Amino acid sequence: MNLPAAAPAAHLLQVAVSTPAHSALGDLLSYACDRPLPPGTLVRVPLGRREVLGVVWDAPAEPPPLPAGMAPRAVAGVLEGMAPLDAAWRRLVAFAARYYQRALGELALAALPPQLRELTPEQLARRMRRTSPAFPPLPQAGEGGGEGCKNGHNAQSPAHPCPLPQGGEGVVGSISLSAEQASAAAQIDTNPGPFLLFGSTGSGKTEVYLHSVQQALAASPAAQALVMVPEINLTPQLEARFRERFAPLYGDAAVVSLHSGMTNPQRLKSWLAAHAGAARIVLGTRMAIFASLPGLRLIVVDEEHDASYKQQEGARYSARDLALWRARDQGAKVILGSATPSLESWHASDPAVGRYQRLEMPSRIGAGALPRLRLIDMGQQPRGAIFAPPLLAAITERVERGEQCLVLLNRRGFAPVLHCHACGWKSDCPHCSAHQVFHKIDRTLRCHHCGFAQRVPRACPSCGNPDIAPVGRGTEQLEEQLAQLLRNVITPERRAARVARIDADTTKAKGALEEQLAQVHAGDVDVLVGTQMVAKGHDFRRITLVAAVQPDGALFSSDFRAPERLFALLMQAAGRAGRDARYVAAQESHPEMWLQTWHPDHALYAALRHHDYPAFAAQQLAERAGAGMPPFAHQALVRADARSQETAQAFLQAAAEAARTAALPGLEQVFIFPPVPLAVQRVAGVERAQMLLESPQRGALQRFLAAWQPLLHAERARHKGLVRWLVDVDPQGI
DNA sequence: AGCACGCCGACT
DNA sequence: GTCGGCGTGCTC
Repeated sequence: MNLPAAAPAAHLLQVAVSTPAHSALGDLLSYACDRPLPPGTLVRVPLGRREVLGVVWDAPAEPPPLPAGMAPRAVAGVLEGMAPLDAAWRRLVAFAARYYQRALGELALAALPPQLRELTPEQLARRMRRTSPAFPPLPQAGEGGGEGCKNGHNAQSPAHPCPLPQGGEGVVGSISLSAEQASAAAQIDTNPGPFLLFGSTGSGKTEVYLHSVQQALAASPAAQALVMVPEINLTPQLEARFRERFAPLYGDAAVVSLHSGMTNPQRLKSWLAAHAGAARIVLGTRMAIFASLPGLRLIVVDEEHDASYKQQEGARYSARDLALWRARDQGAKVILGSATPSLESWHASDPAVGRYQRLEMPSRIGAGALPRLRLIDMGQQPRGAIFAPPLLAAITERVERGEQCLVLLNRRGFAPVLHCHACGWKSDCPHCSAHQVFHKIDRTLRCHHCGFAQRVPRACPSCGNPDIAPVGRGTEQLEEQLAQLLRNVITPERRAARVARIDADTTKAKGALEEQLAQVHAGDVDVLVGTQMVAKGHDFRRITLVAAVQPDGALFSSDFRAPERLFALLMQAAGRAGRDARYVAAQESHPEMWLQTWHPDHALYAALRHHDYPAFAAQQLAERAGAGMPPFAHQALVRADARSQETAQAFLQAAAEAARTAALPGLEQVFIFPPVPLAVQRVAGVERAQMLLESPQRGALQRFLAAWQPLLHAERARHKGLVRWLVDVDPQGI
């Protein structure tokens, strides 16, 4: 189909293609083309025997030498009809690749919607003609000499309702803000940020987001806003809220979503709409941070403390951190919102540090008082009971009054392990250093790490003893026991109490979560048992009691971030209770949060009792400062997976020694810890080890990692049995 | 990462 | 005799 490669190739292009992270290939590959193409153009290029999607990249000042005797191959096709990806997008991708130690091409291609990789130029052209004749590509600000500006600057089309009342004031459709909200909004309107919006659950952060988005969009007809939430589950309700507000102003097409729950065609459509500027508001999960947004004016990162913003495979980027970088780079504002900010953000917004502007909204609007904390000292309770008698009594009482309760336990299944008392056998996973969890509902043992499942044995596989017993509890067991314990409890509607469970097992099917939530909202459920997934973001108006059955685990965890996560989870869970002030008032019952603990005097619970995040954060930050941990130090993790633990550790050890021998730049400010096995040492038959790097200077750590990359790559060949290695910059947990 | 080539076991 | 196992090597 194509002419022989070499002939008229007048122009040499640098193209980013999805080369694997640590392959010997350079970041950019050279291709020939019969005409110049501006950076950001999507092209299809031959690579080995296949043809792949690539992005034309900015040519470096000095052209990189091609391997000897190798002629550049010709570009196979140009995806025309789409404006080139702008310089800001390319800067973001290049920064992320550098910062997270990945190949540029890998990151660039991962940042594009998957379907784009399969489209031929003709298919794309057809799609562009079909879906968006009304939206020509936006003029690209700051883009020297590219094409695509012929349409002039008045890209407003009839299909694109006129956004603005003249003069910018008189905002349509806005709702009146409380004094706190108005004050925060005014700060955001008038200051550059970045902002940390510290608002308790129910303080109405979303209203502030809506206001700020509206302000940002009013600035120009091309202005765009990006709003991120941690989980897919939370996007529908957010989308409804934004659609309701902005569809009347800018049309229905102005609000789009971007998350991995969408089909590939849906994602491509949203992505193209954002790229073309037709979408003014993009709502999404962490992946949305890489959306092409030529008119970006504002980024909102809701629940910014949430660990889901950190990608955990491939390029391990933090969408929250990239949001800050991108906003600064593109001259946009950024709002981080949380009731329990990450300690990093809290520290940065300390007036003495002053990197972010902290905005506080302590009041709960129309959401009643925060729940009272009830700590049950399990040392004082009858042994072995899942539910301490006072908690059971409280749940019973609430259900009898027609109120709902939420019981949290962070463990799926019936019991975390089966045990034979005769010989000591335990239901260990044959492939992992972990127990297989007992799922009573389908009589299986399942490993939560590798997914290996088998039927529950009828007798001990080791000694034949028929009496093997579950040890510990999961949500399944909680559900079963509660149903039993509440079997004689009657609701005001004169029916038996109902217990339901929501966790990853009950919500596997598409739409299952929505259906179950609807049942709770309809009042069909009196007690809801669930894992942390129910604690996040969902509004349960009639829940007046939240109980955490076994929260202690995180108090003494080896992961220094565990207390922070526990505090956030419990605060968030507490926020589920008593959100409807009228309802609570009518019932004359004060919302409560119950914790069953062996450590009732722990400082974390004391802070929780007063809903005092600042006190908790101050205590944690003092500890972190003393121990030289983030945010007072910067970390990276190198992980090695191998057939044997020795190989994994030997590789890491050798890599560390190579770095010392070579006296790599930055090393004098980087401390390399000895390699250790991961907490779950073996998964799916692969042994895993890791090595922590720490530095007081982010820059030193970055310089070191960049220089280290080739040594790691070289070391790999010397270690037979090494499966893979990876670098995790700013790791979430260690 | 793909996708080859490459050299050794049980099957239409 | 081939189909296919996944070990090593290359891709502008």
